[in-house]
Amino acid sequence: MLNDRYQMLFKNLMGLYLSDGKPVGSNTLSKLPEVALSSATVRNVLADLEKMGFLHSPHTSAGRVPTDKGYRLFVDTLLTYQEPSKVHEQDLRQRLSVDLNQDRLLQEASKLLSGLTGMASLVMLPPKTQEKLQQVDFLMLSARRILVVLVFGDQDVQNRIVELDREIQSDQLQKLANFLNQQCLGLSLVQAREKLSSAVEQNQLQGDFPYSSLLKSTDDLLSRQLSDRQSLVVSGKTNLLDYQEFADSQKLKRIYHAFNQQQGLLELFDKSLQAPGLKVFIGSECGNEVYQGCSLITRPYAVEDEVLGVLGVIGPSRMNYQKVVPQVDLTGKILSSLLKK
Amino acid sequence: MLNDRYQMLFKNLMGLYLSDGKPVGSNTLSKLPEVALSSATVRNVLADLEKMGFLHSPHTSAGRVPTDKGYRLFVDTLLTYQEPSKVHEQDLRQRLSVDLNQDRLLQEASKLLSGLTGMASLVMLPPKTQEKLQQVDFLMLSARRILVVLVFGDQDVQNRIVELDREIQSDQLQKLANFLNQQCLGLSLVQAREKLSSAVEQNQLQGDFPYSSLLKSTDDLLSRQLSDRQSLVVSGKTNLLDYQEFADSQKLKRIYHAFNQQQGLLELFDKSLQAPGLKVFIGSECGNEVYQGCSLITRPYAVEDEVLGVLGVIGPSRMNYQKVVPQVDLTGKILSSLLKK
DNA sequence: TCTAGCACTCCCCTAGCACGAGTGCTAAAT
DNA sequence: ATTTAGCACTCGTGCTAGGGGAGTGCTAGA
Repeated sequence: MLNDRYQMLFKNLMGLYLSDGKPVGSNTLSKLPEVALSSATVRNVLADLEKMGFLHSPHTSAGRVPTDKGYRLFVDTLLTYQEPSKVHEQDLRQRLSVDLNQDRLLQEASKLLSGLTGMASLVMLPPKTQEKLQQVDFLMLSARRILVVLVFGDQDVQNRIVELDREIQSDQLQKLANFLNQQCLGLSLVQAREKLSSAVEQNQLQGDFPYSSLLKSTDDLLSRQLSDRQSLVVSGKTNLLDYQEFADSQKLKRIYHAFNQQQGLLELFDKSLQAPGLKVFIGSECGNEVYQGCSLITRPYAVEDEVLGVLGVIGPSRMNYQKVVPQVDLTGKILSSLLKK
Repeated sequence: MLNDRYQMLFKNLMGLYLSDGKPVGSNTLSKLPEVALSSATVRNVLADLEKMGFLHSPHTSAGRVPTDKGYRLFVDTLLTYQEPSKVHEQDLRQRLSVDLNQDRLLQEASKLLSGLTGMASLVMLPPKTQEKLQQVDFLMLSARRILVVLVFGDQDVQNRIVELDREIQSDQLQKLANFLNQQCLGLSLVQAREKLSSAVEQNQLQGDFPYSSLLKSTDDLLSRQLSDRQSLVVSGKTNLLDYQEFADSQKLKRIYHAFNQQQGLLELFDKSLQAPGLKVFIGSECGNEVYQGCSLITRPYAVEDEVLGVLGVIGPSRMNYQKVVPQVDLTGKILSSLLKK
């Protein structure tokens, strides 16, 4: 669609712009050895590229800057990636080979990625709605203090200590645990909650001792598992302070606020969840005007072909895609392989 | 030490400066109804106050600004506080009356405080070194998957799922749990770890089944409880973006970095831990030059006269002490009363 | 002891100007 | 038919000069 010369010039312009951040003019380009054209010729090309919507002049005498569409072109067709070295891969893999539960591991990966790229990194944690309740247990700490333990997935446990208002016998406790396990085992969290409340209503559990606070805690823990966690975790927010794109602290604050709200980003991550492979969202493609001038790179992670979630980085559109894209990809790959176990 | 008129003028100057942030000149002051002095007289006083080190002129014709020493004077002897309303107190108390474990409650209080004050809020969590191990339990999820549970304080539980490389019988598991409870119960975390490792060395536990990975996990959990948590938790960092004192993003980044390192702050919190009541650290008193222009307000929180930790806020020295100080105090008070239970 | 007056200093804003970088257009050269 | 050289033009930037304003210290008089 784009003539060789046009591509070549555009690519060179992007290179200069990405490294300097200043608008690039025809003179600068024509002086490059690989260009070998007069500035006048370059000007004609640049004017065309501007008409096509790939470039933009901040003002009459200020050289050109890529538009979002220009970035899109660059990322889609002109960009070549640097494969990260094996050593680097080994290093990453080792840093993530810590014995952590799933959520912690994901957060660790996010931190690592933000450090690597010097930008903010995001992880969408796997949704827990489909998770099955595996086991309910009551541990007797004393006659009145009971530890309620709920086991869900692989490394996923919720617990809480309950103070009863009168004493309870260990066999009563056992009976309750047995009952709950019988009723709720293998149910999804939502189902388990329904079962629980219907059991209470039908008075199947009305005894002469305080089941109720135990049941309430069980229910609380189920609901906490369902809701009380951010599905989107952000690390390295402070890295964004380094870019003059975000020098305006009000703009930065809006971005941080948008991170907290999660709105908008979740949809993008969902898109990325559907399609395999790496995705780049540029500026307006991020769907929210606060992300103007930002790009988001996402990649799903999976365990044995089942996609669990998405991780990614966000930073100024003027970023080193050549380096960052492979880093995101690699981190996602390593993460997927480590989650396998 | 300071003449009435001097005090009066200084206090008025502080009031104007705190609300406007601009250097205050003799004219502005002399026009205040409560001053009723000519600008020339005011000038003489200001010149004296400057010689004494309470004020400072940014440049020849720019009015005066308080020095750290000036802030100190203001906070120590001139400041009168606005008591927060009962309604407000009720509101706060209610927001914190959620059923959470101790650490979570403290973090919640910190969040609340940062929202209230519009600055960053810090909490020093109670140290866990003195905590006693209350109970060790192994829950059998399947013949090879064991949930290791360690119970510490009131609402403090650590757990992890361990995959064994061969099957284990429930009575073996029971035996191990009994042994550990016998040996380690009521010991401090450090002592418990020692006991554990010596038991392993003395081969008291060498059986024909895989105790070792269970013991290793137990030890891991103990050490995690000891170390793997930030003793200083910060919330509302982004609030600081609103102050032009922190418009320089590099300065802000250094501050955030200092938050992460915790160095310096911990010492101050320790000081506050020793002495009862509220403390204000101003500028250079914060001990680290990155906190230049910042003030830190701290207050210990306690349970039944036993001081557990400290909470506080940090923001620009030019803050509304009249409002913020009582807020910190109140939050600490409420926190202390809620932790009682 | 206070105050009015005055000379002085320094910041800040604006206008003006020259300069440089970059542009579009046109006409000549290849 | 391209490419290039040349030219007029635009616009941001940096520098300088100058006026206005806010504030000061000092002095002399009330």
